[in-house]
Amino acid sequence: MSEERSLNFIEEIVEEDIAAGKHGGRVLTRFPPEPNGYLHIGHAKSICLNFGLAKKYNGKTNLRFDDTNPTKEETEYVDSIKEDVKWLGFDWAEELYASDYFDNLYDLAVELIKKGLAYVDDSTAEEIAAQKGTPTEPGTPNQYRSRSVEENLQQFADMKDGKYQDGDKVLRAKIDLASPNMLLRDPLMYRIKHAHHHRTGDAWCIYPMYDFAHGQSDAIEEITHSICTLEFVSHRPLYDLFIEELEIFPSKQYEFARLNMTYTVMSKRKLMQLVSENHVEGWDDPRMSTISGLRRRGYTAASIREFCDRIGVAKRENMIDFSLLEFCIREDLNKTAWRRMAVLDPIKMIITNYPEGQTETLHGENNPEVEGGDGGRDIPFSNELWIEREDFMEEPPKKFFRLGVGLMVRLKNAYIVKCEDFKKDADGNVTEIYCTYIPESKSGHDTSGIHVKGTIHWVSVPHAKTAEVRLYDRLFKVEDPSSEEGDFKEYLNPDSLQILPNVYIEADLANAEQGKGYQFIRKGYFTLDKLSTADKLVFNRTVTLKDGWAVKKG
RNA sequence: UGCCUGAUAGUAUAAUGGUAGUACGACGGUUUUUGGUACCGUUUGUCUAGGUUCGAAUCCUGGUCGGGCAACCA
Repeated sequence: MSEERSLNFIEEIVEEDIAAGKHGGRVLTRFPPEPNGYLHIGHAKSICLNFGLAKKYNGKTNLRFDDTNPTKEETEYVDSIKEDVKWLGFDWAEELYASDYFDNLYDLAVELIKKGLAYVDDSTAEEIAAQKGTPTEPGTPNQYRSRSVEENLQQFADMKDGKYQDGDKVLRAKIDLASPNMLLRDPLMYRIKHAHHHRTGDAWCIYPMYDFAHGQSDAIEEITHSICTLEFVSHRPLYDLFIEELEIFPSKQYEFARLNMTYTVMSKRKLMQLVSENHVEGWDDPRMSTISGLRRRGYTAASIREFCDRIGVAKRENMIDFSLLEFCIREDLNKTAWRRMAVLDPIKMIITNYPEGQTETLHGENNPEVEGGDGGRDIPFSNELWIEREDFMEEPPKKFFRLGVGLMVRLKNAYIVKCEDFKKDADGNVTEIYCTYIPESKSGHDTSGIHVKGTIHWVSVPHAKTAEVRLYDRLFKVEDPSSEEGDFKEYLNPDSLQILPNVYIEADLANAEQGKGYQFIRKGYFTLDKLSTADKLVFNRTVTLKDGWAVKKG
């Protein structure tokens, strides 16, 4: 079954390591989010990469929360992250927290002080920044850099014991103030923060920085391949240096290009702003690029995994077309979504030769892509139908395969009708369309011999139910809001949400289930919103169908 | 004006010194009781200038362009 697929550069590294017998061929990756926001589609790429790699090479993946900054992290985020990873279809080997290692990390810092490789600095943040120099000028040492090991040990212990206020002192690695890599100019290892931590409470008032937590956590867990995004490339020398000096497990860091996607933003900071400033309903607003937003919008886990598979993994900066994500969800839903009929913008059609008051029950299959139609449902029919306003034109152009006086179409799963006349109101708006039907053209039993080009959807007026339907468009007006002048929020699309309060839906849709995708024939894929109730159905449009006619019209 | 990193159709991604391929997009066609799906076809590319080599997207040198780095963020 496995047609050969070329490996991405990380898979190549892993295969080389396995072939060389490194770590006995063991593969252990980790997904290390900071619990300071909800996961987005960019995280999905990382999740699929880390978990996918482990799965492919008989390894495991840890879920590790990088919770070293208590002022930004909350349990709400921990919970949402776990839910999203699970929903995407992945199981972690262990649920771990950097905060589990605070004691361990403290000991490692002490070890570094003892080796003369770390010192307590009393300078202010501004002084430290100034003393670091610039990319073209080396930094300058201060008097604290030459503190004795004993003094450093005592000071660090006092820091831990809460004898100082926030900002009074920091622990710094003593590396090279003239390094061309700014990160190596005596980076901070610990800072004082008298803040409540979501897991350790008030047990600590000093917290390790990323650079003195991440690699060490990897080593503690004996992670074999620590995969992160490109912005950490310049951190790698530090990552390796600490591991080497501490003589702990030699985890290795590899970097890939993060995902960027057109017409959206992909940073927790920006997504957070959209939420807190109420530009969207919340982290799971269906227009958001968050996993929870996509889920609420109707995207399936399988479609997101497929997307992550298709975009590939490389080191080059990229900008993926949103249309690729749309392709992936259409491909999935086409094969699974049940077909139903709904009229979003209604106009009434009256069939003049069908007895008033008569109804009959027609049948429609659930999904023509599935052998046998995947079952079906009953569809009530009568002489009054709702049809889509755009399916009728007073003066139809050539190749308009829908209705206009004298034109014929098939009503999906029902009869062929011929448009005879229509009525307009005082403002010139078409209000009713009059048709005659061909009794011999009943779907499945057509002996009329008539062939029509167009088929339209419809809902019987007396049997119709109603629902609110929410149509979504791209959140931003421009491809890359982050690269535009000024605030990215200036480029929000004001028409990204359109609410249709009263859409006519076929009766069977009252049985729609949460989490299931439905195709409203010719209109797109829809799913029940989380706010939907039996009394008030609310559908979200996941994505439109491809519309070749719209393209032709121009 | 420092260091790191990258550059292949519109967008992504392969080709690991030996025929530049695949997917999405776009365009055209066939089928169709969804102007959907499916199927078929067309289209467009190795940043640049040198060098090594029988042969370079691949190796070397210079340039150009993009991204990252000077948070008590991760």
